Amino acid sequence: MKVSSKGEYALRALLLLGTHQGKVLGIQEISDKTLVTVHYLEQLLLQLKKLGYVTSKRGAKGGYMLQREAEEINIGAVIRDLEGPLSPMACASITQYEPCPLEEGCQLKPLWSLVRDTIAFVLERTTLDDLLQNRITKLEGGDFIVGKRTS
Amino acid sequence: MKVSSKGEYALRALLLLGTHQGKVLGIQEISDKTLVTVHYLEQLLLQLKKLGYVTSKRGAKGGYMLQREAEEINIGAVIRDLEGPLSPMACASITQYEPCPLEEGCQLKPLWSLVRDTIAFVLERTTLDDLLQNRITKLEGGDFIVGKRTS
DNA sequence: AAGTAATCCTATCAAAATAATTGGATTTAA
DNA sequence: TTAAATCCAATTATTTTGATAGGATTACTT
Repeated sequence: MKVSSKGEYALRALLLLGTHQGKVLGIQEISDKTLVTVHYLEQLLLQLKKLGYVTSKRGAKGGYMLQREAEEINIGAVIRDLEGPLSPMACASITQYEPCPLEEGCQLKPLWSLVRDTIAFVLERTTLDDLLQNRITKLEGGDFIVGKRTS
Repeated sequence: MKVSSKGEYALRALLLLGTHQGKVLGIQEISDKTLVTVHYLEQLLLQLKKLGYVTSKRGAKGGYMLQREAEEINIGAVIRDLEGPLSPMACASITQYEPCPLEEGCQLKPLWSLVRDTIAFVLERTTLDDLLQNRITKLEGGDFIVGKRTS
């Protein structure tokens, strides 16, 4: 159930750009602060650019900045764009469903669907701005997670 | 955020054994019903045996059966035993935490922790028996997933 | 007691996904 | 004009995962 370092690195870069909105950050500076190699960042940022998350400025004093507002950058979408479906199994994916020969009567699919839904719920309700503002609420003893709404 | 086919295959085998409790199932039969190759199943079942989930009977008419009651087999534990931590990132893992150089002040870790907690919550509250009884409740429009308890 | 059918078990190989590297082309500020 | 930076395609390396091979051991059956 891993998020690859690709996703982690991309989010680190987006967070850094988010904390310096309006400024152009060079790739070297991003590398220093995220601990990701310059070349690997290059690939990542290029991809993030094609996906519409960042813009770049070429040439001397060039670099990268966020293309959208931090509130408009959905973490679930970022991870999905970079790593594929959030679902733990393709049979339970909404965005890239693939059939499975055992599917009918499968006793696992409901579980995978539930896992997909909970992961998607958590990630899709979170924006880059939420992360920047430390607006993620840790689960604590009294929290509930899954169940029927009571009111 | 994938579950590997290793975990899927292992759960398929456990489910099949669970539907025939008390009976010894040959590896060929398990292969036929789970669509996993005999040799790969051999490896998996050997591992499941070492982990205490199944027992085997050698020789002619040999095969496998569950070692524990289906209610005592926790799906979260199975996946963890076979694939490692449920956490999407090592920095948020409870069972196999690993430090990260960016950890203090990291704005991502709270998110990874939340994801870990929700995945663990869903998987650890589910037993093999729950799957066998189709006792997994799909999320529907009116369901809630994460939040503070209101009463 | 022999034969056969099955698990056991180690070792190795293959494939896929992920991460990192290389090398140059292009653009822009100074 | 030069230097600093992004752009971009291609390649290589690493890791994880999945599959295969081959023989040793066990136990049922005749």
